[in-house]
Amino acid sequence: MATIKEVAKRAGVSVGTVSNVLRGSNQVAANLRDRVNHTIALMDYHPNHAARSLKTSQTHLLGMVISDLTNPFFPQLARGAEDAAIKQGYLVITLNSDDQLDREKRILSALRSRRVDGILLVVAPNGGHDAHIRAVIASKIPIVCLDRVPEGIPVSSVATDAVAGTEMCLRHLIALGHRRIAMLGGELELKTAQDRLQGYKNMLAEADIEIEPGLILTGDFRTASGYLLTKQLLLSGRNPTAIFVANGMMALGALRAIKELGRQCPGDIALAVFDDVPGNGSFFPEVTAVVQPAYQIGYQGVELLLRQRATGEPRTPVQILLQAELRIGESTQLLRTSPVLTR
Amino acid sequence: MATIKEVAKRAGVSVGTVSNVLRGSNQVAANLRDRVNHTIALMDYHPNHAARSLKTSQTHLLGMVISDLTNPFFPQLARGAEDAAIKQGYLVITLNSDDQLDREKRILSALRSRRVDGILLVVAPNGGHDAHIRAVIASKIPIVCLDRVPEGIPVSSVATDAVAGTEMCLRHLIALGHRRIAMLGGELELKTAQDRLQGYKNMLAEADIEIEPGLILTGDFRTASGYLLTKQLLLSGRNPTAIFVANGMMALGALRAIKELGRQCPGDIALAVFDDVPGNGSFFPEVTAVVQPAYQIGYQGVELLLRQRATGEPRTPVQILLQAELRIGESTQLLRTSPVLTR
DNA sequence: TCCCTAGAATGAATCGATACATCAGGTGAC
DNA sequence: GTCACCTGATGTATCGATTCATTCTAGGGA
Repeated sequence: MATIKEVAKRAGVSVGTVSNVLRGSNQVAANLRDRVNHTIALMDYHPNHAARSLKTSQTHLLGMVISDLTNPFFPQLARGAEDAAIKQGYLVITLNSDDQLDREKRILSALRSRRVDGILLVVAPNGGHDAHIRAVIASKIPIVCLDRVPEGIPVSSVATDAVAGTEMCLRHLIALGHRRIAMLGGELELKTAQDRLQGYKNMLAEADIEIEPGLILTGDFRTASGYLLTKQLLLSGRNPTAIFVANGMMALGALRAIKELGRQCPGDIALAVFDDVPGNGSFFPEVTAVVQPAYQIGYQGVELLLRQRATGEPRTPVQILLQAELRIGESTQLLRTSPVLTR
Repeated sequence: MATIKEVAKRAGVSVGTVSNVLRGSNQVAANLRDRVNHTIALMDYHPNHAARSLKTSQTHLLGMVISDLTNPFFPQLARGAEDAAIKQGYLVITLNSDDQLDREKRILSALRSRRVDGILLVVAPNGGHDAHIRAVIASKIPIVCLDRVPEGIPVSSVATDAVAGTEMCLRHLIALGHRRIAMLGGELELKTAQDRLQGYKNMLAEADIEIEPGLILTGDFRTASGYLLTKQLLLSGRNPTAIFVANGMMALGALRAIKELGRQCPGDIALAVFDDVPGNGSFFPEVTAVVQPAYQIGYQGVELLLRQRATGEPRTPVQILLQAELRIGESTQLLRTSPVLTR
């Protein structure tokens, strides 16, 4: 592949001049500029980014660590990040940690070797083992956490206001007359899971509903756990009239379990979810969901990251909380008149 | 960030020795190796990948151009590619073209500047404007096309056998007694769309069913077009008893349209899809779908790419066709006894 | 005519790693 | 004791772009 030296020779100018043309410097006469540009097109020259990076110590690369791309929350996040990055001349390299700590470590190490200009991180549950994240911060690489806000680490973040979102959803269920509302949560190591549980407890308390520990089940945000917990719940004899599920993947499992047990949703049991559900709106029932601004989280995450990079490390990390939207579907609509709910 | 020179000085050895330790050369005495490794850990040293790339002219980076990550076919493909790449020490940088030709061009140009070691490409419809792809081939960058096999370009590819998959699905519909089967296709510029249409025509011919042009509608593989075409179809008075939809996104639109018009699926109309549908299996109805080995396409694409890279450009491109699987759901199950179908 | 200056073009040092030629030092054979 | 040999460590040229100090050129003013 052609180098800047070859282009310079062919165009009959110095490498410095070619470089000036590339950088759009106005210190180049128009005729030379045209000649150089013509030669570049002719030779199909593409500047070697590695060489440029080495010299300028900027890669114009961002690293993004997510949990799993096949959870549809993340593609949207990734698109937001990509769009914001490209707008400012950056590319994003996305890697899946599958919520495994050792994968996260290896990925961060690889990204540091690549000298990415910044890192967007959806942290994996780590049980307090966050030295690798602190090492990133110590090395002055700008980092912004997305979706999940890690505790005890001074780092900027962009996330959904999960407490408020959950409260909004529970308020809806309670207004419909539900009092026996089960909760399928995620791993409580994650702040997002804690927040959703907190919102749930807040609203039950506000409505004077006693919290029944047996109605609170904890999973891991994956479809399989939603399925298992729902079966367990429905066969437990605790008879909830509604289930609040902590994310979309678990909701898929919950729906499948309800279907398999021959129960009707919303006829027998109402369902509401934090997070959107894949395919929602095209099937029956459309599920009532707290829809997160996933694209915005990615987009604003990149903007925050690049802003921090431009202005140097900020003294105090910034926490951005975005509001979710409650989209009411069929899965909670028919229950106002359900006899089960009469007190 | 620390450099190899600083590590060398601190460890009291030459840079060459540090480099040898990094590369795992056995030309280093054990005591020195340990000392160097200790220093590396101590200084949290991460080799500068740009410098390494510059010298070795290998980036260990692959570029992947897909159409849209929010179509759930692509995350699976991306995961497959990522897993295969990481196994061989490569990272993948994924970019969305949104099926727009100018975006595809810009992306390919950026990837060439990054000196990626290979490119995985899901081509956008281009109406014959493929000079930018030929330029990649001419520049000796290994390239493998995924999912969509471009015509008239000598390039390797990994894709689903769409004709066979479609035939399998249509055979199922016909066996259920359907004869008025509508087809919602994708843009016919794409080989994938052509193949699916071809499979449809093949099976109708085989079953001696006359092809009715009014039952063949052409969209663009997006949800909105599935929605609009289905409404158009159902209000056209052509009374199909089944619809075959060419991809999952369009199927979501089709389902929504059926629902909005108050029709029952499968009661009033059967539905079968090429490609999986988001959320399928958790809602009603579970849709009969030709499920593509998306993960495998990505995985094998990377393997093929790296194999070609290792052995030098192959003289003749390789075309790999993977078989799809027919997963029968409720959307086509109840029709055997439907009165509409009696001849 | 000559000098000065501003603007335009040049060219070499540099970024951080690799890889190879070179060198040092120890060992064994004669 | 000398020399050849081998292993292990070293030093440096190199990759391709940037950047800035330097050089060149042309034109205007005295």
